[in-house]
Amino acid sequence: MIVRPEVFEEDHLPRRLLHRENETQALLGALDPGTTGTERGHAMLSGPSGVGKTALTRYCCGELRESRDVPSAHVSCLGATPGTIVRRTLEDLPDGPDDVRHNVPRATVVELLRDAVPSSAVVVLDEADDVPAVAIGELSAVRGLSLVVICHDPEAWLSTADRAIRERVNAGAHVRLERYGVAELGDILERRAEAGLEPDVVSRGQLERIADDVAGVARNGIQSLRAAAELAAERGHSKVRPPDVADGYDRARREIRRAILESLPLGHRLLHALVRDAGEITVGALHERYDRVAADVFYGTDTVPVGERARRNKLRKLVDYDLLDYAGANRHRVYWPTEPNLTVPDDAVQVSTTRICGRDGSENSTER
DNA sequence: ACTCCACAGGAAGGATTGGGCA
DNA sequence: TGCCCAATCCTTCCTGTGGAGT
Repeated sequence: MIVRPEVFEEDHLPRRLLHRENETQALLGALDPGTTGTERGHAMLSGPSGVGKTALTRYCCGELRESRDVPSAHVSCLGATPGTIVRRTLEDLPDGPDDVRHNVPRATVVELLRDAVPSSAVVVLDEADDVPAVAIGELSAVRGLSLVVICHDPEAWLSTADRAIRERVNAGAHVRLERYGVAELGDILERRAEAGLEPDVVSRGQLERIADDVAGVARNGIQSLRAAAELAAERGHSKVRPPDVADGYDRARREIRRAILESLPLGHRLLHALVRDAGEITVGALHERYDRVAADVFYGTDTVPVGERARRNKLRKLVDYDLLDYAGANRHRVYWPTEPNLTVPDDAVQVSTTRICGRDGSENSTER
């Protein structure tokens, strides 16, 4: 049923971005150096997750590369330090080195960056919320470099910026992406279905139903369409049926989370497994279980058990990634998994936590 | 009203890692 | 070989918070 799986991949970029014409023009207008070749302002790009912020920047960067020969870099700022961001920028530019050692002084990296930037270039800083604006001052000061800052709360981000950066943003553009309407996302899904599925296996009505159910979030809609098609094929259906669509949402959401969990280090996966196996767990009980299984789980790996303070940071990251959720303050805080049965084809985590703690948290009697 | 307790999270500094260099 | 440098991840220490207990 799926003839071109790559059409449903996260990084698939269509030839034309549907229903983002105004936003595309605004961003291109802010970043296009024109015939003079000098830089313009910086751009802010905001909006909810999954509405195409990254796709829009990639599309515009492609346009600028084609029409003006402007190179670009795309840097994910999630968990990155200011030094990492400068280094990744240099590595991602076409004229930059492929690999910059992490012990190269930052001032040297900035110098190399100046050499790698021709008359103008664009750097996209994705997921920049946790990176204070002052931290990217070095990037902002590189002549010819325009920044596109993607964040969820542009006002909060700008409040951490110095005057020079704010002036550059004011000279550029602030583009806010809203969720798609049902018909708009229906159009987008229709294009994907035409490109990636066998002909006429899914109806326009089904696509609009998906668009409505995912509340206009393109990423979820595209993944739900793929999941529905996979389920239809597995069930031997010649066309996508309503139950395939209905069951596709859960599969799509689970697959997105599973991919994130798989990408995390063993220490994070252990904490997730402990919370998942307990179903719901207090912080004190979680620490107690961690202490009990950590040596066993980490044996023979290059990971070592960490203290409670470091675990709190990992837990916060798991919440940020929507793998765990919590409620309550202080000693009353409890964690639970957002996906009760989410597992990865894993290592020692499953075996050890299940063997030592039990699968359902039933012997969870040693709370503090 | 007060103290205690368990926890979150910021700040500071230490240990480690790994490439460069004399 | 030993030192330097920068990044990363960690621990320790600390303050703040808010419910529980007295």
